[in-house]
Amino acid sequence: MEIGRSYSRLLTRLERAAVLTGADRELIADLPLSVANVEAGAAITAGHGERCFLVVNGFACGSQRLGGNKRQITSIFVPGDFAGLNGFLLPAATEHLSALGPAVIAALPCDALEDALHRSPRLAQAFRRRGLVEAAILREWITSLGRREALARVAHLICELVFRLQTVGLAGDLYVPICWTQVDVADACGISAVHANRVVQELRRLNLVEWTNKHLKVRDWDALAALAEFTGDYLREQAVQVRQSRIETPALASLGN
Amino acid sequence: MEIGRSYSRLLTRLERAAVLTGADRELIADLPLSVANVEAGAAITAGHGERCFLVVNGFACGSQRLGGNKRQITSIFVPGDFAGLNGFLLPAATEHLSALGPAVIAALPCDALEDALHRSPRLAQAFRRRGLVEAAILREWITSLGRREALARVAHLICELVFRLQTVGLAGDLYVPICWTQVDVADACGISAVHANRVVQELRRLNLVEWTNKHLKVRDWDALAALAEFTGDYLREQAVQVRQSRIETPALASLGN
DNA sequence: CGACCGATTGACACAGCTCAAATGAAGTGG
DNA sequence: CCACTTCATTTGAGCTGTGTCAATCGGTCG
Repeated sequence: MEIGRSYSRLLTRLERAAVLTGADRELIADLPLSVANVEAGAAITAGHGERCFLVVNGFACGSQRLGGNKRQITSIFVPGDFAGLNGFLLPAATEHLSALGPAVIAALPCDALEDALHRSPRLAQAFRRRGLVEAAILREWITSLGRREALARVAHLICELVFRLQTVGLAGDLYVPICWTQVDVADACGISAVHANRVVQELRRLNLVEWTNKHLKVRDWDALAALAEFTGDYLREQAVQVRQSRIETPALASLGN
Repeated sequence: MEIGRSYSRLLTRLERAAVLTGADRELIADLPLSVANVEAGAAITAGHGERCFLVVNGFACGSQRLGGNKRQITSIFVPGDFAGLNGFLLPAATEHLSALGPAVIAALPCDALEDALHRSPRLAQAFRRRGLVEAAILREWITSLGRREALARVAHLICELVFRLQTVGLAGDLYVPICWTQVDVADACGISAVHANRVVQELRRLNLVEWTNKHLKVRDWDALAALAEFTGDYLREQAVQVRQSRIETPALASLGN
């Protein structure tokens, strides 16, 4: 049923981005997933390039390392997200994948997913939208790292996370079971671990969040969003203007800038 | 001939990512571009959403603004790059486009490009690769902003810029005519204008670059790259492993993570 | 010549970093 | 059930990279 839930999360999201048929849903349900538990912080590398990964439970992240053992998390994947989808097309463009806290990850051959997308233009379109949103997320992170101070950065991360979870039917009550280390937070926000601690404490002191080892609870969403200058606009996958003539055209997919 | 050169830059790059036929080249050459000069710093908005833009000469950038008039440049486009390609698919995912220094920009209807890509799977594949590289660039910027100090950040920006220019046949001699403001540099690197100035001076003092109002010249590439911890890996569009079965599948396009 | 814009400098303030040590929580083995 | 280890969080103190403010300088253009 773990897997069942993950399908439904994925579907929830896809249906938001495009109108799916029963056949489309079957295509998704028939994907040959092999599920595995991954330890906190462990790398996800099984069949890298050949396979891609669906986050079933918990979180995964892509990261990059610099000299002096510096680490930067470049993307975060929540349940229902796919990771490692481009490795087979462009191996050089791959990032290191690992679990953020303990996670349940399903691997599947890229071919299989590719096939499904090839069969359903609607699925393909939904995935293309997804890709654009991911690019938008990256840009938002750039803005955050470049122009927000630490407190706002962490606040923004929380807002984004909760918002994204909500689009797959989680965190409806602003509560998230989440086992991140403060080092994880630091590496995601480009700050030091010590400072991450101080920022978290400040967020608590301001009564904006409740955040422990095991869970995160947003106590005052509006104030948090205001502090972070967060709006969820960039995360919306809905087509605002749908044009018939464009539904069937897979080509423009990843032009995204 | 301005336009002719821009076609050839675009082709240079595309040929590197995929094997094109004469027909493919014609498809590109037949794109209905309307070229225009854009003043330094001016916004590029003509027919936003309906049209996308090919940089012919100079530079363009995507940026985002935060309260307190803070500005962050989230992407840079060099000659031969397309910008604004996703607006019509997902309007919310659009960024502000503007010229960095005076530029020559060609606009064309998204439909036209879409059509060309629809007709040639090879072109479509090349553009998909392009999209993956753009995502890789965004991730690299995140790492830069999060974990490099100002000097290395600026150095990295220069390296990336020169490297990208070289893939379209420019800056072969490490010389670039470039009319950026130091404020532009600051906004790209997430630092203050004053500090940008000091960093540039330091780069000069170290004899790594020569950088004025009008041009940029890298004097010691190796040292600059070492300082920036730069490698061009993430910018390579070449298929390392080409598999026949995958050439024709447009779907996976923008799954990019 | 004046006006304007970008580059440059200097002085000072502060956010965030580093180092180092203490505290706390969870798990292991005896 | 108690040492003992281990790992994450927390705290303190001092340091430094970068930001802010406010002038000044220099070139360009009308």
